[in-house]
Amino acid sequence: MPIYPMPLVRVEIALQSLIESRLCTLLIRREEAPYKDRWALPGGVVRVDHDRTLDDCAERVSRERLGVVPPSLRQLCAVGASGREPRGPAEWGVSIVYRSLIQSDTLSIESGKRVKGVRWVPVDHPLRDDQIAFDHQRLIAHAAAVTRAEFAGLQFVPGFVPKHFTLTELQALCEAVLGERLDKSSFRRKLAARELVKPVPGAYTQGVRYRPAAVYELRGDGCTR
Amino acid sequence: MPIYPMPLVRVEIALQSLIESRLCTLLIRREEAPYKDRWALPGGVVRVDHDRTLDDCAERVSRERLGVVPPSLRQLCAVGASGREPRGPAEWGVSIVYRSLIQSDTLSIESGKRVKGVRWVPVDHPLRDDQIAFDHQRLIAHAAAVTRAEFAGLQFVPGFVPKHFTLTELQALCEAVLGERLDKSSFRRKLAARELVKPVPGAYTQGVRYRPAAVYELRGDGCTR
DNA sequence: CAGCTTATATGTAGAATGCAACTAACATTA
DNA sequence: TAATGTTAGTTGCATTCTACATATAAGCTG
Repeated sequence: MPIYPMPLVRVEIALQSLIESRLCTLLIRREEAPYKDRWALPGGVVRVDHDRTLDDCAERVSRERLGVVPPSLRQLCAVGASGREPRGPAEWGVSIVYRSLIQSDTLSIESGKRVKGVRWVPVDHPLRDDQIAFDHQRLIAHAAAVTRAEFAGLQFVPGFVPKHFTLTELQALCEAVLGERLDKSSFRRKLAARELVKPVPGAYTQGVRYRPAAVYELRGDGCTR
Repeated sequence: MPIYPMPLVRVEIALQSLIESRLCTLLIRREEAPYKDRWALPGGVVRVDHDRTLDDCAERVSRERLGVVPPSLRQLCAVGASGREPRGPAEWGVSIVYRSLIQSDTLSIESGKRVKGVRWVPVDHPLRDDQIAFDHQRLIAHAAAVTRAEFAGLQFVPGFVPKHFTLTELQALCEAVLGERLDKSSFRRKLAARELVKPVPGAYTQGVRYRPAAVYELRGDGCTR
């Protein structure tokens, strides 16, 4: 049985966060061809001697390049084609794309390596196509759609949602991710019906100007994975 | 910049069809280690000199191994780990998994190559875990869930749904895929509200025992891709 | 204590859904 | 020819879900 030349296999991370209450994706300026000086998702090559699984690889890449062990890491899709990767045979490259959501204040990109230019791009105000590398524009949009679908279905990921919160804060978080206003009573009815949150006994917001709000936390694991 | 050894990259096809009105997945008996004599999804290695994209590769593999150019080919996910593939470095293998739905009568597996044992396995009555290769049990279940979610949302794929049909036939098709009964009036209300089908002018079923039914066809492209 | 603002609960109209009953059409059979 | 059986297609209604509006509660400020 012959062994065929294999594409170069990479993992790309669509790291998302709320910046000024807008859902944004982290992009990095490419230092090398192809698409030099254009903006791309951060990523890295699969290392067969370091990584045990694709998920492990995504976590390692996040750690090395972004300085975070990201919560709610979720695989989105794989893309692959000839002409994507100058280092692969027949320029064949495969990328497995992951999504991760972080609270932006936990990020310290500067600690990552090989990262010069970095920017958060609002998913509702993307860069022009000719500023984006590969088909990453499409991947960014897909990642945003997946995250928004999760939040529209009230699938909260611990690690992105704070441990303690008021219902108004949780609703504001959802609205920021979705980019649209939600109805208060409907939001709370769904939370109650699906038993997604539980009140922290006796805990209320302190030192607020007006009526204090009850403090809640996520109930159960709530995680999709 | 060093070039690292790359995993062996494959494409696997979860080919689904209705067999006796039950949603089934096609499995093939493995002839080689690992998991020799266990059942697996049909697949093939990405050929950087033959395939232009991953989607192309999935189509080629379907053609060569199954003898079909399958409709509604859809990428599901990628799996990859060390220990999956004896031919890869560090036994690293990556598989990109595709789903396809066919009308079973259009299939002629025998024309494929390298295929000895073949069977259709109902997704609701899977084989025992120790008869399945790799993590394919999980992939089969995932593929079934995706297809059922599509049909539950009335996303019909042309090429699987016949060109002409009665509403009762379409409902029976959905029920077979979903494995549960649907309400007739709700089903038709949704079809009408979303304008998914349109009647073929003047066309009715002929030579039936009882009242003839109007013949419909899918409206617009209706396709997800 | 009045007034302001936010938290939380309630009320109601409209839409979507599930269930059942109804009418329509055709072939068979008496 | 008329009754009958079976499937096609429609209609009505009760229940649930949802969006929007309103009402009440609780705290701070002046």
